[in-house]
Amino acid sequence: MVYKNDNIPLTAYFSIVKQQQIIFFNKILEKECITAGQTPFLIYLLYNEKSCQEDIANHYKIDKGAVARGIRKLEDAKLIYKEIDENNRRKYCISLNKDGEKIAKKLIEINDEWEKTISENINISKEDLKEILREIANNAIQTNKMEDSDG
Amino acid sequence: MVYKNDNIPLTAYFSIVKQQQIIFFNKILEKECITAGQTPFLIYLLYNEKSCQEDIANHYKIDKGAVARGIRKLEDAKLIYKEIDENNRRKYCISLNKDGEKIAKKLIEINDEWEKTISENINISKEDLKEILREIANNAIQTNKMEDSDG
DNA sequence: ATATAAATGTTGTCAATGCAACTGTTGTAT
DNA sequence: ATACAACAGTTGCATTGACAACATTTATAT
Repeated sequence: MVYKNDNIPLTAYFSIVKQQQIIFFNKILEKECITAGQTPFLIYLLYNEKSCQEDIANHYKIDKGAVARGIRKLEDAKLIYKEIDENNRRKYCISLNKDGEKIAKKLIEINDEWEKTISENINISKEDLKEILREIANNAIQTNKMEDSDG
Repeated sequence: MVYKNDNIPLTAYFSIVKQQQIIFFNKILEKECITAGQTPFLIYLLYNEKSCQEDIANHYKIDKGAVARGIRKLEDAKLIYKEIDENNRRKYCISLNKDGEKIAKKLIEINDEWEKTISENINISKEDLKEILREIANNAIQTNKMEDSDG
């Protein structure tokens, strides 16, 4: 094998896109007391009222600790209701309030716009792109699960 | 506009893949005193001897502070030479040593394998995928540059 | 020659996220 | 009924990366 052709590792592109997304949304959210990381939570909560934190973690495949911190931020920014679920006092029942809904709707539009911009000049549709990324994400998760059980 | 259809934002997939890559490589590098973030640096240095930190930052479009910390780790792990460039004493002249080369070559193979695994069952070639990701990354960078100059 | 600007790297601070240890609540097995 | 396991969330610490302030060295302009 010859070690030439410094192809940039795929992972570098994933880093770049994610970092640029954080920069873009943090700029937009400067005045809102929240940051880019809460965007997906707001979007999820707009579609799924009365969710618990584990629902969000499962949906986005992220750590429950990260969700706890994000939800705390949304709470501090007074964008959500967060009440103990009386049917299961381990859980919280989380919903957007009016301000939260307003920001969530705005963020969906901004995100749509951003996604359109970054997928310009590629020769597949945005739907195909999303499907491919979904598959890659699943593969990446599965790979690590397999490594776990292998030892 | 109707706010249904909770499509997962593209950015969520980019997060997942990046995080899973970090987990995968950190597991492999457990014994090497370095972590996943240094993988691209080692790969770059294998192809580009006597680089300076700015070269790496430009190549991967990451912050020079992040490069400084990564290079420090490679130095602490005794995988590189790092000497002041006598033609320009602001710069360092960085190259892999024998151990660094060995790990770099190993990491290239592991990375190839990992990339193959995560791009299984998608209906475009890995080359096309890379091209698309490159374009998306460029678009994401350009978007923020334009925002800067707009105000 | 001197003052100012630009280049290169370092470091502090912050955001996003994983993991592990912990708390409190609920479910299960004996 | 009691003990133990599982669930839901919180928090400390680590890693990747951005940004800004800083130091040092070099280049430029007057």
